[in-house]
Amino acid sequence: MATMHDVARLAQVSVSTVSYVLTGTRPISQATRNKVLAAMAQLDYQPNAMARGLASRRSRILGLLMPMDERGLGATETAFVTGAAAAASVAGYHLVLSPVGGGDLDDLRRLASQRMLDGVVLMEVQLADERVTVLQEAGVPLVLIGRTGDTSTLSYVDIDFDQTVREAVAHLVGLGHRRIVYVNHSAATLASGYGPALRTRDAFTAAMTGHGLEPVMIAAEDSAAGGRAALAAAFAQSPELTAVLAMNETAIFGILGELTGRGLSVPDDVSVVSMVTSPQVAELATPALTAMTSPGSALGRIAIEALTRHLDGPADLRHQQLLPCALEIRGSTAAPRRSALATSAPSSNDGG
Amino acid sequence: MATMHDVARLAQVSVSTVSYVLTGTRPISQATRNKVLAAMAQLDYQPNAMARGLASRRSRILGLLMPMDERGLGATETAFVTGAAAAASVAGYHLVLSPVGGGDLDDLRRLASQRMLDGVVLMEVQLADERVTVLQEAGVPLVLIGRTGDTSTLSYVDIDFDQTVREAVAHLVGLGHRRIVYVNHSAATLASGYGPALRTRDAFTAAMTGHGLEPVMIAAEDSAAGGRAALAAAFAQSPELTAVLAMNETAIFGILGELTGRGLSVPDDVSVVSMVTSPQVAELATPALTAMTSPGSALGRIAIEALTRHLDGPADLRHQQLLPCALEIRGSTAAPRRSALATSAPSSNDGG
DNA sequence: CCGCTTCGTCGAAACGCTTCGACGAAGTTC
DNA sequence: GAACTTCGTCGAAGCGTTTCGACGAAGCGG
Repeated sequence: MATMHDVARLAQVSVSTVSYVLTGTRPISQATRNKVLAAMAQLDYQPNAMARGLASRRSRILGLLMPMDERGLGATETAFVTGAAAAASVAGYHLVLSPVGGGDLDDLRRLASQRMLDGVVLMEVQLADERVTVLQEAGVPLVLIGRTGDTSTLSYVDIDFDQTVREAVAHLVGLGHRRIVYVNHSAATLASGYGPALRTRDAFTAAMTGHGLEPVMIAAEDSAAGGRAALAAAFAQSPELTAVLAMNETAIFGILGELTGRGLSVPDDVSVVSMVTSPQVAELATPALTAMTSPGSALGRIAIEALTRHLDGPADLRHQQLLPCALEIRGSTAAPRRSALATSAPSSNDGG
Repeated sequence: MATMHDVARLAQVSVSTVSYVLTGTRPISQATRNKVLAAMAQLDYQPNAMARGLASRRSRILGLLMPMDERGLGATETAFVTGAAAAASVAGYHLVLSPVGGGDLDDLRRLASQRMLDGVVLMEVQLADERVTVLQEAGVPLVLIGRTGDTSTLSYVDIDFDQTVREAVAHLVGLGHRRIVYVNHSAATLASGYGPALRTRDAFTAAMTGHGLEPVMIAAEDSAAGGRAALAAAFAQSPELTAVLAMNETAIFGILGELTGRGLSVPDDVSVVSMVTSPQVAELATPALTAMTSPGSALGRIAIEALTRHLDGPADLRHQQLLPCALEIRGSTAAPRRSALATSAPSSNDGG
């Protein structure tokens, strides 16, 4: 491995000159620059990341902290990661993914204190997230994906659940649906303070009420069986339902199976809209699901851009931004049968 | 941030003594050790990763290089990652996931030459994988998940496709199936030299021939539509098929949809076995899929253990190991209808 | 009790880079 | 043309560790 010393000797300049060529922190004449560049190319020189990090007190490594539960990463998360990695690369940073679970708060503290990460992006943020505290104490700049309860002091990027739910409900109402059930994540997830579950719940209530309709929400376990149970509960609570809006990507397959099991067809008897879902998953179902597609890659890119701006710019910079999911209409939504229309209470299209 | 200097001063010992306490490379008396430990605790000292890495020429970071395509990470890959992360933590290493795509060979070269990674685990290895060459040239120790064409010189951990396919076929044959179609990945994937696709193809041929049966393979695009097309092709080639064995986790949902569309029921008319599939995905389908469950977490753990042994031990250590998937019987397999049995050529149970 | 090893500790030299202060040469400003 | 500033380069001092050689103090075989 060639070092900067070797390059300097070959180019007949001092070590610091080589460094300036590399970092651009001081002006270097074109002639000298060319000599140095040639020497670097000839020696196949690569700067040593550790030495650079030690001397500059910046590792140029960004961490993406993602809790990895058994569920796996959906295409949404993957898009997020690739978007973030691309943005980091553009900004001249490495992006490393750290699969820190919820339990290893000490692990996180250690990681943060070792000055290995210039900044981090935190995924799957809870409303009250201890990781935020740990990171802040360690003085590591961070950007959240999702929001804590108190959003005032931190940088974040998140899905605009309010608008996303509003659009989904508007789509169904526009088709003529009146009895719409919202299948959320499990009661335990809600109780744990999982932001998306709580925010969509409130947004759904607001949207339905806005249309003069009654909001019915069912909490479902994250499994096919949970979806089946949820559908049964939904019919028990709202026997004349004609549409299901589902946040729970896992449960939705159980819902579809149970619907078929009951002899109900999608979308003729019941329309189904899947929230925050990737096209790949939506296409797995038969019929393909009408879904609110999450802006995964954009979220990742924006988060990294905010973080790097934070690192290179003033320390007190904040970036707070919400992105809605896009409605993609596929085969799982249609106008309800006439019978359903007849029994529903009439209500103006643009609501109260 | 406290440094080793601060600790040394507080404990009234030299800096090197503190270092020896930390690394254990030289004997230190119990009394001194306690003084140092107390000082470290009092100052909340954490060693600086960069400085340590520079001085010791080892970063204690291991890389997990995972090409992130749009498909996303299944539960299998996630289990793999968590298994690997846990093992790395036990061995005192950090594990970072690097989402290097196929194209960024230069990126990889740079990463490898910067001496930031002590070693890497390479996922999704192709039969002829340029990344291996790049890494070897950079002198980075590596362990493969999967195998290149020439397996002789490298360390690897992989699924035992031969045994996995054999067990899957044996399960179906044991139920009485004779016309079994194997749905593999796409022709393009096969042509690109994707090991699992090629190895399972050969294993399927061998297993079927071993039972005196005719092996029929269909290549399917990785999509629901691909699955539907594959099933049509399967019926065209083998009209009396009673069982489908599918390697293609994405296509299988299309297969199931198409089966239902044709008025065929699973498992009564056609049995379905999914290969290298996680329980989570298998449960999504209705009925839940009988599947060969991949040993994800064990693969990850073993790969990291092999790598760390490689780093701490002699340089010429090799580790080559195959793990089979486990058969988990769920609702998608059953004995074929009598009619199918009647038309099939009789054949002894333990094959030719 | 003499020469040996082993134990426990220290000081200093790396490790490969960034960055600061300095300095001659060349403009600029009146 | 004196007094500045700016440009381009250099040498040296870090950055916070590890590691090497050295050395006094024990421990020990003969």
